[in-house]
Amino acid sequence: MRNIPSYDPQSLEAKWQARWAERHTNEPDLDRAARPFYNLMMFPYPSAEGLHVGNMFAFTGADIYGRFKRLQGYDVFEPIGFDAFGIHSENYALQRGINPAELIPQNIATFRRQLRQFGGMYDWRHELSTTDPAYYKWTQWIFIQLFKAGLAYKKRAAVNWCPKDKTVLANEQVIDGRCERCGTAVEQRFLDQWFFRITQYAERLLDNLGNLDWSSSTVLLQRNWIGRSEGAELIFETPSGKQITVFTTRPDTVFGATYLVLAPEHPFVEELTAVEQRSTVKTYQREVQSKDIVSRRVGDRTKTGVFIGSYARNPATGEAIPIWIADYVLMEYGTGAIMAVPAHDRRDFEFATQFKLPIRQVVAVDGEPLPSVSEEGTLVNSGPFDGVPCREAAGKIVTWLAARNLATPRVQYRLHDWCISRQRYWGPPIPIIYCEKCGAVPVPEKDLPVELPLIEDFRPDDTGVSPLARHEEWYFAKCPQCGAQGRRETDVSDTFLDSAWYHLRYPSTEFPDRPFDAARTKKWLPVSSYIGGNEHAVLHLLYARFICMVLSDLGFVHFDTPYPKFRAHGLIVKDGAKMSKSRGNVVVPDTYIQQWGADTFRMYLMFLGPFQEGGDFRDEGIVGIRRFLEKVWALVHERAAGAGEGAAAKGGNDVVLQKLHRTIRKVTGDTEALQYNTAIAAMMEYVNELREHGAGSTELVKPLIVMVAPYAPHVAEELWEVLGEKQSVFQAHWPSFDERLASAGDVEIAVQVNGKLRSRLVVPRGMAQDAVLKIVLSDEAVKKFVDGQPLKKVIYVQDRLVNLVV
RNA sequence: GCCCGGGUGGCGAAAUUGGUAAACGCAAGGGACUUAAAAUCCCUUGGGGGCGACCCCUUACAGGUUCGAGUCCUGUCCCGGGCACCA
Repeated sequence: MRNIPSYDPQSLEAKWQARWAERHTNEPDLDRAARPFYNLMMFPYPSAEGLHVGNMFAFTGADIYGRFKRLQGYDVFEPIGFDAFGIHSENYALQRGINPAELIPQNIATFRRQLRQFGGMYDWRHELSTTDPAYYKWTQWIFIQLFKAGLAYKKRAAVNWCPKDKTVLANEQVIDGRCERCGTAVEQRFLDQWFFRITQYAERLLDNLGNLDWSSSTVLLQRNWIGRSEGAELIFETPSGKQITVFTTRPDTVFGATYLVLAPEHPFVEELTAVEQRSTVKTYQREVQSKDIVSRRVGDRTKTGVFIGSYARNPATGEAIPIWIADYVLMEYGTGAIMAVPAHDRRDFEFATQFKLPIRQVVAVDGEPLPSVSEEGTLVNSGPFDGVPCREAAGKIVTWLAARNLATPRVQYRLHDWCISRQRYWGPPIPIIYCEKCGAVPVPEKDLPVELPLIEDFRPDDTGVSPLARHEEWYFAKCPQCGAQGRRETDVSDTFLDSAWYHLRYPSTEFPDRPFDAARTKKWLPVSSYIGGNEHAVLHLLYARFICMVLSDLGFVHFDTPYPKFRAHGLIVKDGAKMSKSRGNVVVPDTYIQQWGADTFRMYLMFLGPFQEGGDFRDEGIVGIRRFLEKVWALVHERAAGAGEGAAAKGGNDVVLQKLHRTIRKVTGDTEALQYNTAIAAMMEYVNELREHGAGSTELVKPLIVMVAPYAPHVAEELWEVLGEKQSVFQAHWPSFDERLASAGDVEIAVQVNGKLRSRLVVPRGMAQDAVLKIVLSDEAVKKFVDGQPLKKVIYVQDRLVNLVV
């Protein structure tokens, strides 16, 4: 046995990372690329803990895909950046007592080092950070475009307020009534807030989902989030002539509406309250307002409410029904008022039972007790509509009431407008100046960016006003319209606005005078492949689609979908729980990379299980991948040293060649589908085959190195060089397979009698039924079970099995 | 409560979408090499029965469809995720 150099990942990986940088290997020509492929992965938030295994799992999966596409001949642009604004960073800075402007660059430096070390194919010329004024200038510009288009507006609203982070949260950031970041119970506050009119796009955002090549789980999450309900608005009139509009998905049950419930904040409440009920109503309203959102929505759901002392007419029955207010009716959904049908709605039933309100059954369903909510029944106690099936009745009743202008068909969405204000420091200031005379005036484009000043006391307080308001030199500004003394908007915008357009910036980072260059955008967008976590299914991914639609409508981009293809990767957890610093279960990749090398660790993470499913992190099997790479290493070096040439004598070349082509077929398909675990298994099988038969020619090894390259890029480069190649392995072509060779050779097929496995048979692939049957029938084991009986049926599946039914 | 996933050896997992269940890897046991260890290589490894070529059982559980079911259908039980007084 000849000496071969030992595999030393540390020096080898450093060597190739340096060479990639020197030779600009990962920097496509963005202007002249012939086959542009924009490979995007969700950019990280640069936490102080550095990159954890979960990040690395995601980035590796995306990087493999990019490298694979590159080997298939695409000009792959794989950028990376940092989503560095936001509460998370700011809180950490507060805790450390250091300004985030100082702290974040340190975190980014750590991330940069780690991202280089793991071997991502990043084009570092186009790195970006959302905290860079050259970036957020354009985030502010986008805000102004929405403002000008009437899609950004300010209103006083009940908002989610986190008392610990001292800021407003979007609905999407409230999980089980608690702050997504810190877990504190969220309170209800009334503040002036900036909103984006995403609800105006609800229908398009929903319809558009059908055109996307996205992971189905992500589509489903978004569909549920947008929450479309079909129904009708019905009008209940009071004796004073006030029209109360309710939204219902079950207009067919209107004959069973025995009372109305308004949200306590409903604007009609004051006017409709009878004199003798005023103090009761006021007390109840105050009670509800002081409740935090957790107990109103999540906690104890015992029904509360009060009768306001007046009545409205049921449009179907004409009878006067009492009006109540109760906090189970929400002002934010529908019209803030409902018709209560206690016989057929669980909540109304509870309420009616508690307050002894009448319950009238109007739907009869066989065998179902009250309160049945089924739409399968037929109407009863419903005047002219008795006996009509529910589904049919809904439309008929709406038409009947519409004739008297008491009903309108209506589609309702669960989606709310996007609240983008944050009363915090660490974000892009919202570029608005308030003027006594002119009102809210956008900062002119030439004055952008409105830079975030470096201030000492960035600590938020309980006032609901951003710390920026405490800085007069920044706070006061001239009105851009009339020149009078004005004051700046002190809120900053939500981080999700930063990340809603970053894919547009990457190809255009070198242009200071435009958010995205027209030619570059035309060439590279929309994104070819996007990979990220499903935790962003309803946040980032929805906002990015919305912003893209707006920019498209305003004529700034030529497409309305930023990510036509998206794949959600699975989550890597530790001991069944999400990795987090507070749980103390964060696994840091650095130690593994030091011990095993980036190649082994990358491949190991991909071999753990299906990329799109994720799983529990453990490190027991990592040595298996190392052994695999060592075997490939040895194969190449032996070949390069001239050994193994005599292997053809073992007569395995044909078999190996056929296996090679099957392997190429398998690895190509699996890599394209992000089924990296099975692709790796196929390569292992091939290596085992090579070792068993002894590969004669380097032609049997070269395609293997190319297939390994996306997974373990450093060692692949090294071995490619050992094989005498002068250029990077990423200049090579992904191997193609010959279907004839892939389906040549022998296979073992199963022989069943009456569906039970009785024998196995080795035959050439593609053998005809007759020929197989002939062999099978002479098989002793089979004869025994057929036992001379006539064959009733023969089932033959080529290359798989034959089943004799007797 | 509603909507999605998922339940396969000691472990991570495969299974051409209805066709040989457990590929690939880890761990374990046995052997070779070695003064020894590590590394490496070879063999065994779902359960049960038989001296034996072989036979029976096995994909959470109970049924069903089919020549044939991990895969499809019905019901049940667990685990994970999303939504949730959304009218």
